[in-house]
Amino acid sequence: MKVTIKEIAERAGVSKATVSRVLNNSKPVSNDIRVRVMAVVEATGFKPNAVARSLSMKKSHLIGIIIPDLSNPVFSKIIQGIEAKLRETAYSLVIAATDFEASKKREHIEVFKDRGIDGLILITDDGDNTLEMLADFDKPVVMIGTGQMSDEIPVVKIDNYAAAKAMTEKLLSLGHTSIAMIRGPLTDIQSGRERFRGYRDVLQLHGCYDEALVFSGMYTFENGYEAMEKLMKDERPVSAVFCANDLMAVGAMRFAVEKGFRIPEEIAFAGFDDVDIACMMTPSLTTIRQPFAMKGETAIKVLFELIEGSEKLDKMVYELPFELIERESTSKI
Amino acid sequence: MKVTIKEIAERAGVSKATVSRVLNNSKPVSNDIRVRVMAVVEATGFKPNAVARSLSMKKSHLIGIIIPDLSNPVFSKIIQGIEAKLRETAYSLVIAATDFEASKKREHIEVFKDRGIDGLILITDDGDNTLEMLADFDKPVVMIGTGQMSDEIPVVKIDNYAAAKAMTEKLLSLGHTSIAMIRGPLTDIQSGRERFRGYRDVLQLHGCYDEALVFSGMYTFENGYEAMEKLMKDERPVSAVFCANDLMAVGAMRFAVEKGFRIPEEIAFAGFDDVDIACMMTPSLTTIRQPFAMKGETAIKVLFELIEGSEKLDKMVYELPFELIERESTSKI
DNA sequence: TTGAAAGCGCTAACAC
DNA sequence: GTGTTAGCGCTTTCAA
Repeated sequence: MKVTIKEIAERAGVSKATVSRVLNNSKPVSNDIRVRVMAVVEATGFKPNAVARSLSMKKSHLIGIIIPDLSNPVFSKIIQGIEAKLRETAYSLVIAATDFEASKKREHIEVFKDRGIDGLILITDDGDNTLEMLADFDKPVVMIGTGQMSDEIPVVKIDNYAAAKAMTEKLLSLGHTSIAMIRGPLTDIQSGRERFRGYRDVLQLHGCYDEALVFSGMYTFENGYEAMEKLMKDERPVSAVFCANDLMAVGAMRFAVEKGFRIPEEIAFAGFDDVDIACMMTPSLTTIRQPFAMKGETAIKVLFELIEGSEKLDKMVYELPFELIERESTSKI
Repeated sequence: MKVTIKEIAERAGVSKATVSRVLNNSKPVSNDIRVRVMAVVEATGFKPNAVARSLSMKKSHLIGIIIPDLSNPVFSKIIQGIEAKLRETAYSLVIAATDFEASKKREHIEVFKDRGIDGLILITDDGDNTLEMLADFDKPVVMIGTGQMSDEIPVVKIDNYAAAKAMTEKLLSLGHTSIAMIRGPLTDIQSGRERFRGYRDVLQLHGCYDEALVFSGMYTFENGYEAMEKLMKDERPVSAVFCANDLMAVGAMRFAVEKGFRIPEEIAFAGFDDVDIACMMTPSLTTIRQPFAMKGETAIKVLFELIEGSEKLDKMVYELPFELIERESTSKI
């Protein structure tokens, strides 16, 4: 049987309260008693039961995270950042995946509520009444990656619009004028939409936006491949393709290679995210690097300010820097 | 304030005990009381506090998982399987990463112990006194991916030896005779060693094993690249390279391509794992497919038998099937 | 079938 | 400084 605080108290000849005070430094305790208690604690290897503690303190020391898909590197890098940061604290990380289904998201939020988690991080790309699900959730919440959905909930993100603009401008500066885009699904009204807007606005400014050059996919390799197939069927002259994420870029490149095109000489490609695969490809992929780990760390930092800090947050949108990484899939025309 | 069982009891005009019985179906309750209680429960949206429940039942409904690295797709696919399976149950998943450091593993095990998790899944590739760390951990544990370290702890794995043999035989059957291997680090005495042994034994049997053709790396893209560099420096005639995982294979291929070799015509490559990148590469990678999700699911299944089942396990080693996937990086010589 | 009461292991008023 | 006591919200004997 696990040893309890009661036993420690008896063995040390003090009360449970005193043991608790020694362990938590919550109130002054005379030195000799402190020593005596610590001796027993060490001798027995006593560790307070976290569950009992939670019940008493109304604090679970659990942080929940809800994520669409665990196997997507974009998300797992974020979790990695979160986990690393959390390890410095007394909190543990509870993970739940939604497979992009709103019903599962709702369910997980309920479970987390019952578990009394102390804070929640939501990685989500959508607006499907998440806010409503969170309505009677009275613990701090931080969102990652989406636009701001409420001025109650802080958001950690990058400036997708600016990043897409930067990439489009880069392609223009390399001499491309007919630049296609494989964007995210039209239902992605968050980052996907921003990336598209950045692309479109820059091209419009330069008078070379062509709606017929815009395709879309669900951010998968296969979708990128298929979108590229459609794109090439049109036989319009396209010298560069900007994809809304790396996976689609890799899929699109694959199709182009199969059709015998040389990259970047005949057609250039750019992605978005800079997941590992981007630099492993041949040719390696020009892309926008997102600071995934930093996203996770920042989310935790903000969440803790909310949990422990008494002060109000100084801002609600935490915009992290991105970086344009030029690799082999693009070159001067 | 959250509504408690006491309130429900008062509003329904019954005792707390009865409410508990209704909620848990733990004892018969007369029908009209059951209806009355349920009505109040629904009206208030009452959900029992999981922490209090844990304390009382000595069951946290938490499953812990310790993993080396969250961003490695090999691991995150396993977690995905675990999470999916766990979602069907009343348990939640607590995750901790070790970054391959034994000290962090020890720490996490301690934390999990205090939290009273009901079961632990360990994904680990090493033998660093994990057993000792688990010594006074009295909850069920299941290991994934390693050889069997103790006959107390069940293991879920694939037959790495057989898989490596199969791949080596495949390469032989394609006409290759000088087959190099980029194996895992010598310190990996688990799956890494098995994969090497499979390779070596088959080649020895065919009289074409050459120790000088064996290189090693830490399973990263960079290590694969560097190993390939060394390999080619020797200028021995090698027609195929079998890598202990996909990432190293991709790295090695990258080097070969940079040196102007054509794959698979001039040199063939095979990997191990079948992570997503394997089929996204050009040329796509011949490899051994591991049933990652099934590994996770099986681990959970076994863990639950241990947690809930009264019976003893019928076996301690759960060996899952692998599959050799032939793609473009190999061809008949 | 139902209720009263004890207890899970800890923390935190409140007294001394 | 230290001990006593009353919870935290639930489950589960034990009686009735």
